[in-house]
Order: sequence, then C-alpha cells, then structure tokens
Amino acid sequence: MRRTLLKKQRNSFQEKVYEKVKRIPKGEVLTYKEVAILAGKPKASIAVGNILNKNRDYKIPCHRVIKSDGSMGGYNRGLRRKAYLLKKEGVVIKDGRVVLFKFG
DNA sequence: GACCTGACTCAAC
DNA sequence: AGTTGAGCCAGGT
Repeated sequence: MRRTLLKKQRNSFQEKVYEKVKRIPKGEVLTYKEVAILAGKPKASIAVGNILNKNRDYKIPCHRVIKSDGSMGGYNRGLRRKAYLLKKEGVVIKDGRVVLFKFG
C-alpha cells in the first residue's frame, strides 16, 4: 500500500494543497476556497479541509487556512490553538472570527 | 465500485 | 441573521 500511495501522491491535488499552505506568509491567511483554487480545483474546498484534517503535519500551518466567511472552521489541535497562533502572527481574531483582513 | 463522510461554499428561505 | 438543501472533491469503508 505504501508504495502505491506514495507514487500516487507525488503529483496529486493533496500535494499542491500542501505546497500552497506551506507558502502562506506569516500574518496572512487563506480561505479553503482560495487554497482549492490555487491547487487547481475551485470547487474542492471541502477536500482541502479533509486533507488538512487528516494531515496533522507540523510543517503545514493549517491554522492559516480559514473559511471564506472569515470564521475559522476547525483545527485538529484545537480551535483555541488556531486562534492563538493567528493572533500571534498579527491576524486579529474576534469571537472565533477573523477580522481586519484583506478580504471584506 | 458504489456509498458515506467532512476543518466547505453558495443560494434560497 | 440563522438554517436548509444541493453541489463539489478526495479518501475511506
């Protein structure tokens, strides 16, 4: 299983998602939709969330990915953690929602 | 290979 | 403004 999976993952949607998310600059956030678009599938926002959820990799700043609404969907390590990290990076959070950001 | 799920989004009510 | 239904995508069962 490992080998086949690895081979398949080499150039998959998931791989692109990881790349894009990893490249998000500090103090900036992207929506699931944006990530999906960057990955080449504008309608795959939910898949993005699914991937990030399962991923659980420290190299990937999942906390910089939020919903297009401005509210942060979830975080495998705890929503509180996500808000905390975001705040530290300069993003303003209000009642679990991102405010004072570029989109709006 | 069909069916269900989920950290989603949009439009309608 | 909060809820509902339908659409979309990858993964897992």
